[in-house]
Amino acid sequence: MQILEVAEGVILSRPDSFNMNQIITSGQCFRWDEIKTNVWKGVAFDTLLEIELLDDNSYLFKCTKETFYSLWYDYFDFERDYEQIKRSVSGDSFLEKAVVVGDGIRILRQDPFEMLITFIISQCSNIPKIKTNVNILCQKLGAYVEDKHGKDGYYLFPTPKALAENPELIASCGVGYRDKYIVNAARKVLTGELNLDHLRTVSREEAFDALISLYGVGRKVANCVLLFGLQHLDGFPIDLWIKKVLDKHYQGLFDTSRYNGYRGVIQQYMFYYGRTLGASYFE
DNA sequence: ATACAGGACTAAT
DNA sequence: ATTAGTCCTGTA
Repeated sequence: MQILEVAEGVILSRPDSFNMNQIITSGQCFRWDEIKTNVWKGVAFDTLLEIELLDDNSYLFKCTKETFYSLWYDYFDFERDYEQIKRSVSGDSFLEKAVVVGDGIRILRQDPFEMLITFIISQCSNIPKIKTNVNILCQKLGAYVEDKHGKDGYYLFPTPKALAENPELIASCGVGYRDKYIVNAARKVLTGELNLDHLRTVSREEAFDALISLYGVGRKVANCVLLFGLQHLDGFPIDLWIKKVLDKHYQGLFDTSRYNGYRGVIQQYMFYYGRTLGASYFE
């Protein structure tokens, strides 16, 4: 991948395996928006970023090269070779199509606490509603960051402390019955009973067990946290869409051993393609 | 209106 | 091991 430094920021020159639209509609993140055609804005950790798709299909990251390399390079998982992953599905006709349709998907390396709370909120919900809930949560309980011009500020995702200490505010964010799950999880993280940074370093099985021990966290949510927040790339969340795909194309039995080490990436291609096919396709 | 949406819990088999 | 009923709430 060719990376150029220019006055306005950093340019990814006509990148393979990078498509903002695919990435932010693949259900892994909820704080990015296309604010106008081909311009996206999002917050990750404590930083705001704008990305623009230029006429020549290059992407402009509007940040310093220092910030690009210290934060966004890791966040967008640029070190990983997605071309190689896509080639590895050769011979599987469904996945061969999936990696063409979702050729620019990447697994974002997001904040584990944000993933835990966000995917607790996601249960039995839908993307627009999840985004609304998370945005309200950030506005009510997250720190406000002024940008250097005193306008266009933004809210950070709430800290464990903020969530643990304000149960009544959480209940007013429209998260419904999930409010108690959120408060409980935040308290466990705040006290150190659940150490998310530690879970990054242990086996996927051990991290999984620690996550599902939380009240209101089951297999699906735990796998999402593993995959999107803890870099356990073998997390394989099975949700509605994955179920549909597995039932229709794999007789419900999908052998993931072929993709050991990056099964979650395969899941993401599968999920994205399944959604583009639509529910009627699976009837 | 009543069912449903990117689950999980609990209490029953 | 599997299954039904329940949990909030916005949307259609």
